[in-house]
Formats: sequence, structure tokens, C-alpha cells
Amino acid sequence: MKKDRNTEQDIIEAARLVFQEKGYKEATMRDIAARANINMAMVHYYFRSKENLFFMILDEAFRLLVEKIVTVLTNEELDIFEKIRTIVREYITFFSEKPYLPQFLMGEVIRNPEWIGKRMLKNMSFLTVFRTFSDQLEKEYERGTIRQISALSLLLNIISLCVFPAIIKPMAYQVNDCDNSVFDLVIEDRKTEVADFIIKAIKV
Amino acid sequence: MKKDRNTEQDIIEAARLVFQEKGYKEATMRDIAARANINMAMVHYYFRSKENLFFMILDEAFRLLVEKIVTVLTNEELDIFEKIRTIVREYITFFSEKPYLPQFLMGEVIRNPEWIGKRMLKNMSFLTVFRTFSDQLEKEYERGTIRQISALSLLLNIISLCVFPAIIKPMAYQVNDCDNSVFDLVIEDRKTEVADFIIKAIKV
DNA sequence: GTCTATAGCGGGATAGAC
DNA sequence: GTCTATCCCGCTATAGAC
Repeated sequence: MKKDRNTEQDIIEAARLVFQEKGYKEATMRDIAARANINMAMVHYYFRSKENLFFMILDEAFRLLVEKIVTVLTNEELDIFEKIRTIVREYITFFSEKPYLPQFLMGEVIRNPEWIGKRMLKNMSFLTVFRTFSDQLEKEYERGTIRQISALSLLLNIISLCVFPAIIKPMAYQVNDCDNSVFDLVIEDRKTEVADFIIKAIKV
Repeated sequence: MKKDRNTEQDIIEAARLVFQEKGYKEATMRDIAARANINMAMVHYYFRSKENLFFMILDEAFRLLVEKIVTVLTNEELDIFEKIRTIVREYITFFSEKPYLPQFLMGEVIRNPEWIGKRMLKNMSFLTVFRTFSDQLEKEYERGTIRQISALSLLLNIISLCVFPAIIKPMAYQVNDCDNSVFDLVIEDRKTEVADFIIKAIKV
């Protein structure tokens, strides 16, 4: 019975909650310590600074998000349309299950766009993944199944349609302050509807 | 030669710059005062608190943003397709001209979604505007020109496709850290391309 | 209206006992 | 490893002279 709990893990979980809820600047070490049922000095003992702890949480969240789309985009067994359907379904489901995540990542990264370059795109080879997608799109165009569209623009469209509604969900709740179920139902439908929307837009 | 400059206006302009660049929490009254070539006490003399000054800037930005779409959506001379083209063109152009604005608004409002309800949707009658759009969509469907789609979902799509790319623009710059012109060109094309994309997706 | 000076607080970080 | 106590800084806000 040496340990019925792991302090380090407790801190990480508390930090995740606090940072995701309040963002870097609004979160405090006192707050994190309290939520881990521990004192502030311990947090500094395990992680030297607030920044260290924060980037641990941020990197984790970012990796979780990017891995999903990279896995799908590099899967050679899927054609363009299956890729679109899979990405849309998985992301919208993902954001419904982890509603804090898109707000958290966006909120932080909006004010520090350099983080994307400086910390998070290291060994992620995004350009290779993009090239694969771009080539596949080109082939599909030559086969005459889709109309011409820039790969970057299409990717922007896909991501926009999945991510943006998830980000503004808490604000949408404020508009009809009673009937949130309407918005939730729309989001549920979008898991397949958005893919149909995109595919209809790019097919010849 | 009583006054060759208006202190109050100087403060507002400085506040706009500082708040839009750093966000509420990271911005400081010292910073704002310095940028207005004035001392901190004066800022408190004209606007009682940091919060007051901030909401002046935030409300202004929000109004600027919402007025645009409301004007178009309630214009009875435009059919659905013209409305979509107009909104897309105007917003993407608008964000190109004021690149700070979408990041600023999103960044603040992500962490305080209640502001939308508590402060910014007052006397904006968003529900009426939405109803108008929804009715028009219904009529178009009955005429057989478009396929069936929820008005909320379509509006989400339009806004997502305009706003999200503008928000992530600074991050996109980080990905190819040299060649920003590629992204800018894509955005330029999107002023018409996004509307085509949407219209193709909803037409029967 | 405009300034300087400072009150008062809340934050991150650390020293040092146990 | 864990705690309490404290340092020190930067922030908002205000008091009070001019």
C-alpha cells in the first residue's frame, strides 16, 4: 500500500482540466494544485514551470487531433470520397465526445500562431501527407470523376466544415438559450450530411 | 490651437490596437496608455475600468461583423444564390482587409461564450433574420431548384467556409514558412470559388 | 485634464522544515 | 516527496498635487 495514487498523474489530469477550461493565461498554478488535492509547491517540484506543464497538455491535444486526419489521408486503400466521408464522420464524432478540445486548441493557437511552427509541426511531415492527397486528387480529376479544385482549398473546406461548428457550439447555445437540442441534432446529422455536401460540390 | 489631438479618441484607437493584438488578458492598461502617448491614470479617467474599455472595442468589432450578414440576409431583392455569392465575397474580402478581426473576436468569445448572449445579441433580432432566410430556403425547395437542407446547417456551412480559413491564416503561414503567397492566392480565389462550391452542393 | 506616486492584490516561483 | 511560508514582480485602480 505504498501508493494508492500517482501524484504526477494527478497533476497532469488536473492541469488538463484547468488549462482546457480557462486557457493558459487565466489558469493558475494554485488552481491546478487545488484540483489535484495537493499544494502549489508540488506542481513546481514535478514540472519546473507553468509553461512546461502547459506545453505537455497542448502537445498532447494537438497530436490527438492531427493523428486522426493524417491516418486517413495516408490510407492507400481509400478513394477520395471514402476519405472525405471518414474524416467528416470521425472528426464530428470526436468533437462531440471531447467538446473542450477544439475551443482549447483554437483559443491558444489563435494568439500564438508560432507555436504551430515552432513546436507542433516538428516530425509531423505535414507536407508529405498533403502531397499524397494532392496527387490523388489530380488523378481523380484526370479520370473525369471530379471537377478541378485546388487541393489546399478542398482541404480547407473539409476542415472548416468539421471544426468551425464545433468551436462555436457554446455560442450557438446562447442564441436560443433554451432549446440546445436543436443544435445538437443538426450536429448529429452533419456526421454524414457534410460529406454529402462536399462530394456533391466536387463531383462533375 | 486649443487641441491638436483628441485624447479620448487616441485612447480608443490605442486600445483597439492593443486588445486586438493581445486579447483581453494579455493586454495591459500600461500598454494602451503608452501606445496613446499618455499615462495610465488618464485611461482610467476617461474609461473607468479596463473592462469598460474592452467591451467598447469588442462590441464595435462584433457589430461590424454581424451587420454585414444581416443586411444581406434581409435584402428582399436577392434570391438565395445571390445572397450566398454576396456573403461569401464580402466576408472573405473583409477578412483580407482586417486580418486581426476574426482572430480577436474568436479568441475572446471562445473563452467567454456567454458574452454572445449577455451583451452582443441584444437588439440584434437574430432569430427574425434567421426565420426570413429559412422561409426563403423553404420556398426555393418547393420550387424544386434546390435539394432539401436544414437552414441552420446551410448557414453553418456558409459561415464556416468564410470565417475558419481567415482564422487559421497565421497558422497556415507557419506551415510553409517561406511561401505565404500560395495561401493568399487561394484565399483570393475563394472569394468566388466558395460560393460556387456551396451552390453546386445545394442545387438539385 | 494631466501628471506622479503608491496602494493593494494576485500571480509564479522558491526556501527550508519535516 | 510533501508541506508552509514567503519573496518578488506586474497588474489594476486610485489618491492627490498641479
